[in-house]
Amino acid sequence: MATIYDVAALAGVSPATVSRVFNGTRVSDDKVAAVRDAAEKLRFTPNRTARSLRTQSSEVIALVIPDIENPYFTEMARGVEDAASDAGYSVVLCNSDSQVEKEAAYLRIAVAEHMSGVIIATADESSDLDPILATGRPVVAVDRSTAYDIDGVVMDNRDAGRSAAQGLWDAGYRRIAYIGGPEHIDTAAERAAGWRAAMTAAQPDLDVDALARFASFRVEGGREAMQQLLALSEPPDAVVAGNNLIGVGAIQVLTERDLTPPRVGVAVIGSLPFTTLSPSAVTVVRLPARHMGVTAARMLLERIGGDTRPARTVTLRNEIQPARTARA
Amino acid sequence: MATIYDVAALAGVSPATVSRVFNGTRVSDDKVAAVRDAAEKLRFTPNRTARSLRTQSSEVIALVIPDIENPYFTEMARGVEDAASDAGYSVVLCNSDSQVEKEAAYLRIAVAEHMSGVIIATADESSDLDPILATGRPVVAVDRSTAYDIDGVVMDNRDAGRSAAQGLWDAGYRRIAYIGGPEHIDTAAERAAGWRAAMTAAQPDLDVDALARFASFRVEGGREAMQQLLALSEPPDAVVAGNNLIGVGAIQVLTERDLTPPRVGVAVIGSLPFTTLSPSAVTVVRLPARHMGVTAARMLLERIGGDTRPARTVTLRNEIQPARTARA
DNA sequence: TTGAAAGCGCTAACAG
DNA sequence: CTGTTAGCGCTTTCAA
Repeated sequence: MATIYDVAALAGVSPATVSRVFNGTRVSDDKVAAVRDAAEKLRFTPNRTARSLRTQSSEVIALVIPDIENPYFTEMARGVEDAASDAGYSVVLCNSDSQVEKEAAYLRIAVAEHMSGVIIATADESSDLDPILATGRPVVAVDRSTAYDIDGVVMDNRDAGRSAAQGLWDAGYRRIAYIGGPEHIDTAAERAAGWRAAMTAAQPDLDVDALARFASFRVEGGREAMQQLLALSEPPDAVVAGNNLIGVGAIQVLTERDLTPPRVGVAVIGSLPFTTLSPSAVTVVRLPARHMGVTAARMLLERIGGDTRPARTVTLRNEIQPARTARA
Repeated sequence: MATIYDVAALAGVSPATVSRVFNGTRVSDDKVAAVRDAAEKLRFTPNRTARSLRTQSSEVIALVIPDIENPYFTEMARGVEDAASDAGYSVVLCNSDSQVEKEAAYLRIAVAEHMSGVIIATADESSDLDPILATGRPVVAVDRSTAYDIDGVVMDNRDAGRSAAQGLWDAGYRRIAYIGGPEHIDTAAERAAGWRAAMTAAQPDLDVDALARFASFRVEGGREAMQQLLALSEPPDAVVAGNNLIGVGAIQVLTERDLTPPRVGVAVIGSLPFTTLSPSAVTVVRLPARHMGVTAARMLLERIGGDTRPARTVTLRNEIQPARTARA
């Protein structure tokens, strides 16, 4: 691999000038041309590692997410990637698998590799960001908020829960159950609170707790909870799913029992990109996953650029997409 | 951040000794202890950038895939990640979006960042690996084979196509159509060939070409092709989908027209992780995505470790999962 | 076994 | 505007 010294020699200038040409500092036109020529000839690519070592930074950011196989997070990743690569940054995708230890390991790597910042959807409320924050690196929280004083991009989870319940209510359903993610994850708790608020407002007498189930944010979690709900002496006539995967699990169980929506109403918080269901049968609260990714990346890049304003949290809007079919 | 000099000073040894301790070279026990102590106290983390610059390598590999939003590739990524992180490597996920230019840009970054190797599912048969191969870095092709003399991990695509068609035939379907990805992508062509072989063997008189459609490897591609097939004067009674997303699109269209499988038979090459369909209604040829990822990562790591045997291509087996329901 | 010292390729003062 | 020079933090001969 050619270095700036090779280029400098061929172009008849100093290495510093070559560096300047590649970093946009003012250099006379003829030298710029000479350097570009020489670089071309030698197929010179600046060595980012050396640059990193010298500048103590690198054009790489880490995106830490709990589940790379969840389309919600890959859509978000897509947004981060697009915004970052527009700015010349690359993104290292780190899958924490919802484990705090794996997450910590990735954050250590981010530091050791001089990455310039981190976007993280925390695994848990016990996630420890102190070590990375101690290095002074900017960190932006996405999806889930944290107890740290850092930038965040979230959505209105309570509203999502409320909208989902309301959508089913408007379609004529009454015993609307809820299957959510782990209660200790704030987004899950908020969504449940939204559903609960909608239900108690509409039917003060309803025993809402009997209709709530908390599972993992996975297909299997949705399946189990749905089975439990159907086994109740008074089963629900509809259900709000706390995320996309839970929704898939719930719908699978309903389909297996010939209760395919709209026979039992279903509202899902999150999109179902690969569902084979007729899209009109299910109410979907679309979450701004891609948009969150883009926003988080932009905020992070601003911080990397030196922005020192106080931390802010941006709340993105959701978009409800009601089922076109009413109660069967 | 503490450096090896700080650690050396505190431990009363030379920086070289600190380096040796962290790299496993023989150092007397007492010095090892002193160094570990000092490192602990200073919360020392070796600076990977400096290490990289010195050694001309880094414990990072790039995984370049055409579509990060396709669960097939994320499953593969998962496999790569697991195998790589076991070996202390991190993975940079690069989404080429099926564009050769984006792909080339990522390969350039891989070089500039001194990454030690690349696993790539090429965007296209025109993908240019010459620049990266010229640097001497190991490259492993996954999913799709290439014209280069490099390691590869693929599956038996022809067999997949054949199995899918056979599964439908066994279930009693006869006019079995095919919707595949772009014909110029070898995996797509092979799968089509497998289907074609099965069909002509079973029904020599059938005009198979009338029943074949080539689309993009996306949901929309599957939708359009399915609509075309249904518009034929003699529409098919079953269809083989060339990948998971095409399958989703095809099933969506069938569902909208009240032809949900098994009314029209469907066999999908690739898993449908988030389908809400009763799993027994569709024949699925499960592809070893995760396994491919793990295998590719292991091969790459061996090459990085200095393996210089001739390039080999590993072909992984598929697993067919027939629909439990026969023709309606 | 250990230390001294050179240098990986680049950038950023500092002079000129 | 341009060149000289001193490192960034680490590894790795080469001597001791």
